Amino acid sequence: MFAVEPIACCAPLGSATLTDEEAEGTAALFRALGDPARVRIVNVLATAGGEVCGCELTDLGLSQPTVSHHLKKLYDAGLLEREQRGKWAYYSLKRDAVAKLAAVADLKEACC
Amino acid sequence: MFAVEPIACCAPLGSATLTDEEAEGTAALFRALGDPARVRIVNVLATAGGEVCGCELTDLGLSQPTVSHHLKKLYDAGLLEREQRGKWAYYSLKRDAVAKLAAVADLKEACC
DNA sequence: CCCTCATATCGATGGACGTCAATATATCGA
DNA sequence: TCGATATATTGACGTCCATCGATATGAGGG
Repeated sequence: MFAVEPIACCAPLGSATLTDEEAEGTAALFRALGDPARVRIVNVLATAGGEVCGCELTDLGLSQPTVSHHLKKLYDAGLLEREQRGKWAYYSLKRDAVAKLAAVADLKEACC
Repeated sequence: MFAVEPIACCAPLGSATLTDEEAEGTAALFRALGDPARVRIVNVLATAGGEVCGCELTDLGLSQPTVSHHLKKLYDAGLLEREQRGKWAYYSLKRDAVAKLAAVADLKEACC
């Protein structure tokens, strides 16, 4: 077994392409979908195709405060739109935001 | 530890109703990139284009145990490949895994 | 006005996680 | 064999977070 000599071990990489703010922003975007409850909520909104009343989202086995908590997280992350009509709140996916997420995950420079 | 193969059982956000395992697997994938340090590591690996010695990754302002911790997280999520040569560990991105992550976030196209 | 219902907020709690110092393991070179 | 280096692991600590019950806010209907 021959060993490949690592001649370029500690050569400096190119200049860092991400600032602290960019890294934190990207991480925050992924973190918004880093919980199974929020994945389910986004999945429901994606399959519904349009607006979904928040009152339907308690069917996921979570209490109403918990659902409200997750909806706020997703909304603050910019992934959801919210419209209050009467005493009901209607949520829908911001498709462009999800598309940006996919673009970031694709490691393309096309985002932003 | 489960979710050893979260890539293989990708559950796109736009697919039909998710099972608990699918939601957790998808969330685990996103959670792997839900930390700015790991975003930076993936960014370095992406811009490097190939293998990167782990000894270079301590330049991100983190201690060596912390870098090792994050590398393990990314590796367990299936996003990295690791090869030990001598006393150095060389990491590289699993491009197909990252591509599938992007596909999960893509609402327009089916993933599997 | 009350009552009901949808939603948000507060407070508490338990667990997960990021971080580092110290230590252990392993490899290479002298 | 000994010392230096790269990496992983352990243990501890502080913070963030998911979850819930209780409560507050707000809109309709009677």
